[in-house]
Amino acid sequence: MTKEFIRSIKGTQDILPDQSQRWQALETTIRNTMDTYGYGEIRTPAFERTELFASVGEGTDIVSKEMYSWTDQGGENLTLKPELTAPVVRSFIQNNLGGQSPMNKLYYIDALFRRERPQKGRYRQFHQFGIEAFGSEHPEMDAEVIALALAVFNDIGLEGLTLKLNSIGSSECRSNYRNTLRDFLKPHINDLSETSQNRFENNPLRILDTKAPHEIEILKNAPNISDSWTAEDKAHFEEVCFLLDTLGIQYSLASNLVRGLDYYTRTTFEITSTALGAQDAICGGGRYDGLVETLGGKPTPGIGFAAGMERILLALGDDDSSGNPTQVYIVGLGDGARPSVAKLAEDLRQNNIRTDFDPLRRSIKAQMREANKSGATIAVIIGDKELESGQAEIKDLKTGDQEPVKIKALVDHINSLTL
RNA sequence: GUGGGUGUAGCUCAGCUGGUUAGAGCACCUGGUUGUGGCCCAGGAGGCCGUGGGUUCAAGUCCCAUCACUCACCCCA
Repeated sequence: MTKEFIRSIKGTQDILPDQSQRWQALETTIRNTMDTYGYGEIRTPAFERTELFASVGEGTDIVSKEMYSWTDQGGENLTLKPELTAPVVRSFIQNNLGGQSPMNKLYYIDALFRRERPQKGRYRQFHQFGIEAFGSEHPEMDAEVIALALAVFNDIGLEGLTLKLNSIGSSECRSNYRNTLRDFLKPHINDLSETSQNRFENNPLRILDTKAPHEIEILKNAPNISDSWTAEDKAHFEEVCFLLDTLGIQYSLASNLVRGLDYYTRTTFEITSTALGAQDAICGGGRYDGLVETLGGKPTPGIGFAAGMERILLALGDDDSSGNPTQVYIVGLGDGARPSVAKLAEDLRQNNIRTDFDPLRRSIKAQMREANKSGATIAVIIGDKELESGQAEIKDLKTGDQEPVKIKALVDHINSLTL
């Protein structure tokens, strides 16, 4: 590698043609499924005002230390979007979508930016697809959102998934629970890690998320958030569960499942894959009934999820689904044949036949090798002899059979073949 | 931000306790017919052994630093 070469940014990656096939397949599946479930695509800008994200997740790592933020030449504080719910909600409010229809179902496929230390399944520029459904506070909406996520994964062929489900209740439920949890943890506070001690004040629910064994041990006897649910929270969650049962969707209850962003209410869920490393969450989401209002819109319930595309492709593993191979390879010989080769290639391509030829002016042997490698079913050979006789040679690359065909009739002839 | 691992040809890697022209497989190129692929055979191109310093008669091999990649912590999709 040349010393002075300018490399890509850490944690970003180029998607080369062999990989882009897989991305396209995933994107197509997503779009088809979204269409079936009645979701329309929304595309928001790559960057937003920094305050938009700050107002949504002050206490989170994503917002507090992972954002790519800068001040532009006009003095505006801007940020490359690190998550998509806030921008979509912003757009929902700004375009008054709620005023046009009581129900809005949106999906996106987009690139996000977080300055984390890269590792397997975690990159600084990464991609998510996701949905946001605005308008319904009812459990059937929750169930649909979860079913939709699973439908996409099923269609793409992902296996080994686990759906974890929880309800973190309404805001009054959580403030009650915060207190009972603090009361419970107080005697153990000196046994907690430094970060957990910090969270004890700002966001004690996050302590539930810990991976430290001794903290998990302490938390075993912690009060469950379900004890703090209001009657409505409980009824909502039970109905969500009942609906999932009805839809034949399996899930496990995870009372310690707290999502990363601050704005969630009631239903939260996460889908993990056994095919990944430490970063095994493929999809995370939940309800955020207060967010639209927080960001300055009319009170509107909402629920959504986001799924990591890199992680999905990682979990799918390497299947060598090579794209569509060349169908016809034209072998040209000599200066005189060049215009005929170019014209034939163009005519065939205009007929939607995947055609290629050798622009390197190599020997016939090299060109035949190339034809073979390209996966073409037939090779067309045009040289001085053929120009003179007006007949090109068509070689079937499977059988090796070769026959002359009038150059003028080539396009029609090839069209009549099954390639 | 904190740890661990790894950096040798385009790719995957070998190179024993430091020793002379740095290897293999795959890929690539050329040839084996004067205008015909796959298989086979022969040949070829391609590496300042990540970078910088040090130890030594001698360093891809040892030491230090640095950078990059990677996995994990953390965090999360």
